[in-house]
Amino acid sequence: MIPDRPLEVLKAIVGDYIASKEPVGSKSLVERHSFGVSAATIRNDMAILEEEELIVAPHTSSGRVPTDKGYRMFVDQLSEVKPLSSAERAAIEGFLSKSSDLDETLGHTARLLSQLTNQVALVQYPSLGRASVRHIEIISIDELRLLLMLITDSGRIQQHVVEIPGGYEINDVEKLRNLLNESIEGKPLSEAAALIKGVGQKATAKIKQLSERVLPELLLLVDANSQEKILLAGTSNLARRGDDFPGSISPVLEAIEEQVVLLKLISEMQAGANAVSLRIGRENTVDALLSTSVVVSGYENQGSEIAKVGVIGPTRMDYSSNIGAVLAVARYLTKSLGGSQ
Amino acid sequence: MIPDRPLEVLKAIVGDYIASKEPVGSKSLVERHSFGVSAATIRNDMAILEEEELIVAPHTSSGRVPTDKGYRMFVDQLSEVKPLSSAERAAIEGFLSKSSDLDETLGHTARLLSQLTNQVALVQYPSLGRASVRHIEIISIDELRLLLMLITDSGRIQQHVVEIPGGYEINDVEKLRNLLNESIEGKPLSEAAALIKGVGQKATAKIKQLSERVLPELLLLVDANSQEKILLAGTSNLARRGDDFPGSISPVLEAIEEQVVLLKLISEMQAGANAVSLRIGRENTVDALLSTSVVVSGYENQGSEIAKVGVIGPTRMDYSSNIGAVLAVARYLTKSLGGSQ
DNA sequence: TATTGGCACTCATAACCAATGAGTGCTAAC
DNA sequence: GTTAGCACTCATTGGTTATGAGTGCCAATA
Repeated sequence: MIPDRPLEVLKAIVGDYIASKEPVGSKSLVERHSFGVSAATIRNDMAILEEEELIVAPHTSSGRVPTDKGYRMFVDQLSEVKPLSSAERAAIEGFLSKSSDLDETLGHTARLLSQLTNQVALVQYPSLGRASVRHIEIISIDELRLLLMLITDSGRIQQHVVEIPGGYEINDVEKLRNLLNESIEGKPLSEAAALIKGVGQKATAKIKQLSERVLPELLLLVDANSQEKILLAGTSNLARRGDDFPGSISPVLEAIEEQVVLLKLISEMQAGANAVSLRIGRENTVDALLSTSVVVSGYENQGSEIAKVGVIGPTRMDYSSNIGAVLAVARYLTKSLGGSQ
Repeated sequence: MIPDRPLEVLKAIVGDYIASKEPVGSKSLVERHSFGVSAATIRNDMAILEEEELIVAPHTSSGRVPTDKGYRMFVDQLSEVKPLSSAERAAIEGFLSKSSDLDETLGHTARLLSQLTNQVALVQYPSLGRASVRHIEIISIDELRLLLMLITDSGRIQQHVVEIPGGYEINDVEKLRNLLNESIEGKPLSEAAALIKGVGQKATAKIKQLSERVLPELLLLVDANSQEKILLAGTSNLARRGDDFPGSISPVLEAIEEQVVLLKLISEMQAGANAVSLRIGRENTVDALLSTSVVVSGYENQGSEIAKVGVIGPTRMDYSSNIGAVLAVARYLTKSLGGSQ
């Protein structure tokens, strides 16, 4: 359908536009690239691209700018993933090897990725959906309160303080804990709710009162929905790119800070390990983000669970590099968390 | 030294400037306030204020703007803390009562405060410095790894995965855990390091190998410095106030995101519960923050520990309201965490 | 048929200029 | 100590005019 040279021209336009932040015209194109044809010919090619809605002219007589569709074609067919430099790879390795705690690892990852790409980085906590229960712990705080802890094999810990109005006996707590762990330890979270209720049935009269306070709270902890969480880093990178956004960046920042929105967005994006998924501009369902692009990849955490890591920035971003960085970081993250592959 | 009316004029200037974002002149001043004197007289007063460096004129012939020193005088001597509306108080109460988990509570607090003030809110995690150890837990992950947990009475949980190259026996783990808890549970963190080393001495040959792997990691968890942490919310509020900053907001955002900088800053600020401390403009030692003001108050967490909560925004902020909001939120936070008072 | 040089046209941007007006400092009178 | 009056400053606004990068189109060329 579209001949070769026009596509090359599109590639050049995207490249130049990303570099210069200025709409690019036919003349500067022939100067910077050796197409072996004249500017007029390039103009004809550009007419084709415009026809296909791959580029537009901001105003009648000015250079062209890629459309979302243009970027899409660029990443899908014209660009290649740019591998990281060995220095960058070394940085990742050094950075991630330092932390063995999940919180710490994810925090480091977010910072690292934002520095690598100069974009806002996001890291989704491993969803509890497919995780299983490693351990349930109940710890005495004082006469009236217990600390409830749910530890999953993804390394994530949920905690909740629960009040026992009438007080409790330490033996009962022990008993309840053992009961819980016996029936739930090692089981997938998806089954946990049912199992917890089962424990409620089995509970002897003695610990009935206690379990009636504790189990509902435990159910809350299990509820996977409330557990979704995203880490952000490098928000200031957005501000630095302020001119890339029409109007103000503040709605963009708002949308990003609104975890629910971001979670919905990235949950719609299918990306396994070793693969990226991206949304360009209007492909994002969120209004505030229609001049941003999102690049995510999946990472694995101890087996089959998957969560996402990526960056978000203006549509005019360096896709090749960013995709490379996201892929690499996701890969190292998987490795450092002991995922498969 | 400075007579009364000029001070009233300063108060009016600060008020008007905060409201209008425009330098305020003598004429508009007499219009909006009933000083009972003419504009010329006000001009004379303004000359005094300028002499004292409490206000400046951005350019030769324009209204005046408060200096940092002017704001300082305003908050110290002229303004009164504006109490929250009952609706706002209800909002706080409703918001904070919902969460009993420390992470959740602090997260909610940050969001709440940022919404209340329309500024960037910050919440410091209770420093582990004065906390004491509630419990030490060691949980088996797999044949070669253990999950180490340190739970403080501030409700904070530190965790770390530790590898045991040669594997371990579950009985030994049990033994070590009991040993640790017997000697450390309830003790202040400041003594924990010494006590942990003591356990190392007492350890029998059988669990020697295990303890040699575990105890150093535990020491790391205890190290209070690495535990300092700050939560931010409402970064987009800064962006919305973009015009309040000379040049770009991005260095400001950068500085704020740099936890170390922020921590240093607020640690220099002395603020007990029920009191605020504030830094205005150049009073901040951090370059990037010299056109911002920081308002913090202390909150207490289950007794004597103290950490800070506050907001950061442009020097031109509504001090009365923000101080009121910070104070109120700190108070509710203390209450909701079961601190004294 | 694809390419090219030429040319008239468009339009954002910058530069210059004058008018406006809010605000000042100063002085002399009250 | 206060005030009215006045000359002066200077950011802001609006209008007018180059400037120039870039375009679309056409006729000529390979």
